Amino acid sequence: MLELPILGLLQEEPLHGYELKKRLDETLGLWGVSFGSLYPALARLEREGAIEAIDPVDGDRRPLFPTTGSLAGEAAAARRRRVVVSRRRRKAYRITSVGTARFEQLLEEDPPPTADDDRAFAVKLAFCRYLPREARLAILERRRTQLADRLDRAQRVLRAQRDRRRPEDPYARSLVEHGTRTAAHDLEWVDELIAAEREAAAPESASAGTPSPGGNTL
Amino acid sequence: MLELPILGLLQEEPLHGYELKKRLDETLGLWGVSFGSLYPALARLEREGAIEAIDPVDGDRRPLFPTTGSLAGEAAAARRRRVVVSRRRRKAYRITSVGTARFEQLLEEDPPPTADDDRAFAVKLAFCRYLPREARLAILERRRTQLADRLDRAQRVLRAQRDRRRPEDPYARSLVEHGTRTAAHDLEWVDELIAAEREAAAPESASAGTPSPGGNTL
DNA sequence: GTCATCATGTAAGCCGTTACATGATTGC
DNA sequence: GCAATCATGTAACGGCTTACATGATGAC
Repeated sequence: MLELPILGLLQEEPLHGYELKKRLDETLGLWGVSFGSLYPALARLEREGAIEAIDPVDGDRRPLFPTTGSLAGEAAAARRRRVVVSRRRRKAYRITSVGTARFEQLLEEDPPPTADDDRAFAVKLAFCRYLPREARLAILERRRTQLADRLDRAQRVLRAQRDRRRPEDPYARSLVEHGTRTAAHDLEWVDELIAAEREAAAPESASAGTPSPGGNTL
Repeated sequence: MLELPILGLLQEEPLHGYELKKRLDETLGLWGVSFGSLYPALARLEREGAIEAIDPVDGDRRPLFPTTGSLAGEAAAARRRRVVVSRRRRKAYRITSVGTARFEQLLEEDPPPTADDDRAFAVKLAFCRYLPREARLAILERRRTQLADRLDRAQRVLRAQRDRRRPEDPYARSLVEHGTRTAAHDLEWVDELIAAEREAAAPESASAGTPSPGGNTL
């Protein structure tokens, strides 16, 4: 579950673990990633050859500005201290071609439905800009199917609840009703995304044109 | 994660594993539970004394009607076969007082935020009818806080996205926007639940009355 | 010199998944 | 008799969590 967002973030630029965690926490913002899962994941990816550690070269030395304190003073102080070697413990990772392949595979594969389909889709959407339009559409279509199924099931459960003569629990009832609304809402959203994607694929206003066969990466 | 819904379903009546799975799959309908997690969970609960196996007594023998075939013919066939002992391998579980205590503890405890807060809340709501009103309100209030936080964070991320001069990825953008709407929507829903709960607690139309101190179980 | 933060890792444990093994019951 | 369904389990594996260990850097 972590591999995809890690590879996704490394797509832009090499990063080290600590920074990676911060970005995962905020950008993907919904769930806290722990170091205890991040570092093993990085080790795994490195073992597989999907990423490689680059040694902290010159330019890496002070990428973060101190949050307080005068810059000039800081620079002077740095000059006074043993100047050059610093931050050597940081291990930045760069994605390899193997990693890019793996990244695309993870984005495009259709895993068996699981408890966190929603999160999985969110992560995919967050990085699907790196895919060609067709692959992106495939992801969206699959999500559409998924949501349509969910809506269907929710509506059936709703009907079943109504038909039961049972005293009927208002909480379970409200839960299913809200679930139904949410599924419908999500479905609309995905439909909009799909429509936008199709629109972008065929910008000519022709109504019956063949769909553009293009597969450009945005 | 499975313990709560298992204990919740057993609150109503004793059930055996297979039947439990079916109900978990459909009633809690969103995610497929596997036997490989269900049976170990049952074993765990039994070890802890939260549930106990009851031997398949008389009444248990044919609780399910055959889906096809004539009932009379079926009964006759049963009489022809060695009549009495049947279905003996079924192991139904009954909840104990320990189990009920555990159930309430699971419902009321406030676990550290995790990836499946949403699911956890859904499960709680599905069974909160067994709680006194106050405890139910506590659950709802906690969920409210959670959602308010989420909305807040989503809105901050949204603002951050707007402020960035970056070319801005439309997919990540849409993801956060939709997340914001969903959080707001969920928040409204919980607010309605809270209002309904308060209403039910103080049915007198007095505007400044002291809140009813009652703790009745529905 | 000390505290907060940055930074990387390991270990134990939990719980879920898939796949496998087993066997009874019932319809046809 | 054979297949489908009912029914209960075990084993291997994976991955995430918490807690722990370690140490550098920089602000004051």
